[in-house]
Amino acid sequence: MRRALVETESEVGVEAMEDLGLKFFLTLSKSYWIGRLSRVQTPLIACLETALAYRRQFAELQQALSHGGVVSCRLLNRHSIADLEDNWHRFSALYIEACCGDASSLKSRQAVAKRLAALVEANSAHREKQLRAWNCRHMLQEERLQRQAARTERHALLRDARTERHALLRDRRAMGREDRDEARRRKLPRRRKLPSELVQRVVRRWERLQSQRRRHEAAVLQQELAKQRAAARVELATQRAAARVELRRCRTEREERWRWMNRRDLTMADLLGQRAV
DNA sequence: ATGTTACGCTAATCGGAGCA
DNA sequence: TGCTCCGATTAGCGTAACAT
Repeated sequence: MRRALVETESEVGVEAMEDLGLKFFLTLSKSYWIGRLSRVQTPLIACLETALAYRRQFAELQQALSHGGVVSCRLLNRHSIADLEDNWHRFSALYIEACCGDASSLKSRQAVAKRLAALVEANSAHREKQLRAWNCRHMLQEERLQRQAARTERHALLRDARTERHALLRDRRAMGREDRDEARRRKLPRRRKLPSELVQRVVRRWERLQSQRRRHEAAVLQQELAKQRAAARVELATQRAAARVELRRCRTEREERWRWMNRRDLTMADLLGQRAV
């Protein structure tokens, strides 16, 4: 544009360019806030450099929402509501400045702000729908993760139970062996046991029983935790079911609308009536 | 009458999500 | 993994409505 202006001016002369009175404006869209079809336009700007300066500032704001150069779809996946709101507020401030300039009356600034607010308000249903869809998607994702976690947990529990059974068997066999040895010794001519042997034996038994009790307590604790987790799963399943119902509802609504809009006997009156709904 | 603003329609592009 | 659909965005063109 800069080059074109300079070249044209050199062709037709400064005076002719002034007579022409070229002016510039920016058309801005902000579909999450004001809808896909709505756009706001800056007033006409006589100076190209001023228009380009505003263009740069608006582009910088938009850049903040972009990723890899292009503003991605599913804004909600990439930015929090707070981020989007912050970006919108900065956009509004810049747009108001572009419309009214720095030294304009409070009244005209308020008028522009009011116009923007009306556009945002008119698009609230669209934003709500997006939020709902976003919620649904995340609930389903959460559900998948939970199912995966539950599977891993079940496997771990089975493994623990096996280890516990093996340990118990080991202990029982050891105690049985000791009893048999004792019985055999009883048949042999009696040998007086050293007190240290007696103490050692009692200590070994006591330690085995202690470890058994500890394992039992741990198992009870595990069961308790498993119960709590099961309760949490039930709760999640309820939420999940609600999300599925909502998702199905959205889908049916969309399909019905599509069918209605694509049926063979669709008339112009239907179309006009539909638009008014 | 002319200038300005708001808005609609259309086409195209791009990345992500969902699905077979 | 490739295909399709969706949503955000840009851009061009046209025009109704409003302002001066």
